[in-house]
Amino acid sequence: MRRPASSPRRPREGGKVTIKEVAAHAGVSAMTVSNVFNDTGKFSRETRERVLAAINALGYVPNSAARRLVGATPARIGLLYAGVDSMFIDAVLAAAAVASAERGLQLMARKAASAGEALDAARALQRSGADALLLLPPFDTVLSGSAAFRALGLAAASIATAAPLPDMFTVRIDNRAASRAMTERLIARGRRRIAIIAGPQDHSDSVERLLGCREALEAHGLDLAEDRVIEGRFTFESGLAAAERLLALAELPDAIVAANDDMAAAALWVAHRRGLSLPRDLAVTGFDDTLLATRVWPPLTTVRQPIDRMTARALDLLLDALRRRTDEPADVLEDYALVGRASD
Amino acid sequence: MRRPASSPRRPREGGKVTIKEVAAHAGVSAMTVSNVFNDTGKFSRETRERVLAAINALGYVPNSAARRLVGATPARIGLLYAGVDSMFIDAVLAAAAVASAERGLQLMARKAASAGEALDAARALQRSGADALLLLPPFDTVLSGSAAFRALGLAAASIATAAPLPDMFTVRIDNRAASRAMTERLIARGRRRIAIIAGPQDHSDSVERLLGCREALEAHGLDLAEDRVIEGRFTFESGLAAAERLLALAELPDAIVAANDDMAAAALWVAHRRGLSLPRDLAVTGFDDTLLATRVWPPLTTVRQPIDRMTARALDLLLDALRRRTDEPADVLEDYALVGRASD
DNA sequence: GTTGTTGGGTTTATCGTTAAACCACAACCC
DNA sequence: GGGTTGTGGTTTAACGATAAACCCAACAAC
Repeated sequence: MRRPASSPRRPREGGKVTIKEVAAHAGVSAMTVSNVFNDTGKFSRETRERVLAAINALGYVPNSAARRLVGATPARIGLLYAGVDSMFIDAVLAAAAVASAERGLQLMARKAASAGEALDAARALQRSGADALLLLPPFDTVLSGSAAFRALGLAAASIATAAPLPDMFTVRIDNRAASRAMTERLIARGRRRIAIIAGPQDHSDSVERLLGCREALEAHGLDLAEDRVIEGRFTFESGLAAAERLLALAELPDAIVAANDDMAAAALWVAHRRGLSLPRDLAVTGFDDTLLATRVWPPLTTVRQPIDRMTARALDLLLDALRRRTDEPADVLEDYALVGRASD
Repeated sequence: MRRPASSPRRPREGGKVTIKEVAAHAGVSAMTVSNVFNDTGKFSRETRERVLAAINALGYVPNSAARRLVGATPARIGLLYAGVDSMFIDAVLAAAAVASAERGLQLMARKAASAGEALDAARALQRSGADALLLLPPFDTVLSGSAAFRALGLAAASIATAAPLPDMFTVRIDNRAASRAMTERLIARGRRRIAIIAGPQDHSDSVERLLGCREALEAHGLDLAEDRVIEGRFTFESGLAAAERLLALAELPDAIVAANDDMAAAALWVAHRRGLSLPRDLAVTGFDDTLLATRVWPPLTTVRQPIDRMTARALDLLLDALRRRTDEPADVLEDYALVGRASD
């Protein structure tokens, strides 16, 4: 293992150029370089050119530790996620890792096993230096409005949540409309005995998705027997249990609308095991359009939620808020898409 | 959006306690607190107690930006990954995000589209401040040994690679043995016409996996017609194409050994589409034991690679190397496990 | 009795960047 | 012509932690 020759004090960080060297090269003070770089303060058009040239020539990259020390750059985002095995969580973690890297942010991912742990986890994140919080359901609604959360004094953004919140950014799709559209698609394709594997009803997004289904069914005069709605926990295993019960019903459903892809995959599983022919005997639809949707057989008709874009957007909002010290909560609605595949 | 009341200069980072406050509280100098905290320098047992008490009482957490500025703590890990859609990559990204967070490290994830981009990507990571590199195949072998890589002067670790390397840490499983064991399992279960969807042969781990298969077949006197081996690219789509060709062979294989779960899932897909009964007509096995393995039907018999543990181990090795300035490359062999499910 | 040595600290300087205060000079304003 | 207002910068003082140099008492060695 090779390591660089090190000066007594520091491990010589790969030929780092400091702002002073740039300043000397451009014949100005360090402060002016800083001003040009950040577009703050005052300088003439001509100095600007000189400084920029020096920056390029030397390949200057500001030292983020120093910037952060003086409080100029927020740098750490705490991500609070539910500790369930789901494709969606993995995808968010991966997207957040990449998006944070692009923005030079440090991601601090932390799992909270239950809603009760949310506050403790948030506190722990803050204590270890988080400047802002990125939340996933159900932690958005758990924390929103609580005095203890407010006391943390951290900016927060929630992705994939159901509705705007007064004290944090929200980046989401219209879950209800998406779910309604999906259900209508099934009805249009001739399905009549539609069953539902809902998500946990303490997740605001799950509630919306279930509402969307109900609306579509009602609009078409189809009744939804309550034994055709089962609440899962977004995990594959809970989907398995739910599907078992649904496919053991006296009157067999001809379609299952699941609230995420993992549970939809579970429904496929159970259907396969029972020897049903898919999608003839049973249509199954998912939600999220994770990688899973295209890996299972038959591939899932599902709702695409643009996870990468939503994650990136949430980070940008947080960065803006921290830098500009804005106080306006914002709600960003991203587009969803119905992706038709072979499962319905 | 609530933001904390801010002193003129800084956004008041959530009640941060500095080392000086701890020092005052304990009645010693800041330096002594630093020494106690890091177990460096000298101090009496009694001062130690006092300082530790003060640290706990005040909830002191060292400011990592300051530490880093003086060069005491390395903080940034550059993760170089191949930009293919695969469950394995997502899982590694997620695991790395969590493991980095636990260690207070900043993860800088960067995709390189091809082997040729590896060096540029590594340079870019270094320029943006990476202290060490975490590599995924094929970038380990692409970079290892090259003078340009050595010139970077960065410690590196590679996970899920095939063999020890002289200039970086390696954390891996015995790919060949695992693959051999898997093939032997199939033989023991009566399969005779075994086909292979190999991984890209510029990945050292893929090479090993293929070798393992061959060894097992040879050991049992089974010949492997060359049209029964197809090289995929670890993607689901490439698996699809490979499976199509294999299942169009005059003599139909009775088993397919795939080099990862995504390609195995693709084989299941094609088999379903052709109306084969699984696993009666065809056994399929995967590799990695990603979440996908349990989501598809039938669930995949596969090799478990402990991704979380391997990622964590690699980070620990890198941290040790940076802190202690060790020069010894190390090779860690983790245990794999054959996970039998219904697909064979 | 001068010269080490060691335990238990303290002081000082420094990392790279930026906020805030300051400065020199020019133009404008009754 | 004294005062205000701009423009285009520079200087200074942090931010928090730590490496290195220094200090001092107590004790040992010769």
